Amino acid sequence: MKNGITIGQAAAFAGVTIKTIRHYHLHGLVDEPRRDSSGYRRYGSADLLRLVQVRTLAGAGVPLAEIGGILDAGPEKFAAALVEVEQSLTSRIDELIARRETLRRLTGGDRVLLPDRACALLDRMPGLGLTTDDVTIAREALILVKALVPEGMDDYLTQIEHGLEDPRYVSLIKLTWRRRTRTGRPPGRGSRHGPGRALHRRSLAAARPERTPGRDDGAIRHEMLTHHGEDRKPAWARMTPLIEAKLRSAGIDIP
Amino acid sequence: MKNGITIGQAAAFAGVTIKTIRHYHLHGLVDEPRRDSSGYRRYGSADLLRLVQVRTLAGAGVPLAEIGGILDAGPEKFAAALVEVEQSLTSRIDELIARRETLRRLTGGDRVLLPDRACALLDRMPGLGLTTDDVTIAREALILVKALVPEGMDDYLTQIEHGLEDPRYVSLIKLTWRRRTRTGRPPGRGSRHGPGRALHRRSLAAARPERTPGRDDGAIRHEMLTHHGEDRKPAWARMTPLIEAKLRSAGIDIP
DNA sequence: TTGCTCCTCACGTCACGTGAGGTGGC
DNA sequence: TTGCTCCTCACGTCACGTGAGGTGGC
Repeated sequence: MKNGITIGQAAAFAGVTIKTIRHYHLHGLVDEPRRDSSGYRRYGSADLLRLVQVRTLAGAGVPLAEIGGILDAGPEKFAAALVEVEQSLTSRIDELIARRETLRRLTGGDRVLLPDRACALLDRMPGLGLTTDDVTIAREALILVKALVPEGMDDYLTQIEHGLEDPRYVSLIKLTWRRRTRTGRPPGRGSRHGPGRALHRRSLAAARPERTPGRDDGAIRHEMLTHHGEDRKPAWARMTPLIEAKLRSAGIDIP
Repeated sequence: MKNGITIGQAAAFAGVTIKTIRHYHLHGLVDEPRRDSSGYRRYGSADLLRLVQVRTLAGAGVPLAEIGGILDAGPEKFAAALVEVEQSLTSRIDELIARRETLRRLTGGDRVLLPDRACALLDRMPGLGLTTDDVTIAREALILVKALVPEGMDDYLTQIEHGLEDPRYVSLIKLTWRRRTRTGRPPGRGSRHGPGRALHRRSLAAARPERTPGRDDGAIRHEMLTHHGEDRKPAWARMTPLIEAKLRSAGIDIP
């Protein structure tokens, strides 16, 4: 005696495994169907409908614990729930598309860590007479700023972009940064490609010298650096003390 | 002594929870960083890079057990793996988009169970003089065919579409189906909307009579039904015996 | 008779999450 | 001192999957 389809056929119909159907029975999402004389479950079209409804919601990311309530709710509640589920599905899709974009940056070394604007900035530096070590330090600083003061990132970038326009500012950067690196350990080898060795291990720490250097002319230079162009964009000046404090607390030495 | 950012800051930077980072440490995906004097983990930019690399792959759906191997592989293997990951991500995205489409059909009763073409067919039936019960039986049969002989679905639909053009065929359907339903239990109430009560429970079984009716003129009618138009599209004829056998085995009575 | 499908437990897995109980930092 | 972050276990959870040991159907 048959009368209805078996669990395997129902599973194929709904595009799930047999175990999944039994799991839904176990949790009361789909009622157990009749059994035939051999004890086999036999599914009718109403069971299939319920199964596909459950699967559709589960496949859309709805937790199993909520599906029963949604399917047994009244028409308005049901429709409202569907709209909500569709929205969350859409945002999940958008998120996956964003993840795919990030995935593509993975070949570009630490381009996964910094926004395009920051990478462009670092790329310009060698052409302005800055060495690989200078660029390495700049990268460390940018990463730290993004980690510690994400709201300040845009302002910080604007400040550096602006500063790089001015040769005097570039010279100051060289002097200040090089002074600091000479007192400390040498920075990373500056390799920027290949997944495993894009940055020297824990190089954030390497930018910090063993002993704090003299504060005399370093302080003056820093004054010039941070207040350069302050009259044009006061937002930078307001942001920099916060950024500096954060950088200091994370081990980057600032005179 | 600080030198590096804390686990909470690293988590915020990578867009994950603290627990996730510790989980990655536990499984050797990201090395444990230095500890400060309080035993707190302190992360440098190299740690952040590794963390973001791991997270990017994990977020793209790569099992954690495979991520280490991918990141520590040579450049060609790494690039090849990335291409593969991106492809699977793309197909996951496409699948979610398809699921969203299915979700939209959920309001349409059993439109989730049948393709558009089958639904259109059922919609035409009442206009051709077929009753709600006739339509219900037809729907049952279509669902069964899709479940048991999915390859035969298209041919089966073509056959019915064609048959409905011919008034003599429609009359035959009426006679045959009604005869069968009268001997059996009455079919479902035919409600086609609302999530919970779209079809009468286990109505596949309801289409089967208690006792097999006489085979005399039923057989002749069936002969005409199945071989109608056979000369034009012989594929139908080759498919129907298989379909019939399957339908019979699932409890739909065919003379 | 052989292979396939089905049955019921019981335990495993994947990627974390929760919560207890405690210490360190501003 | 208060609240926040961090620490280490140990166990929980979500949605199934795996596997054992056995029976039924063509």
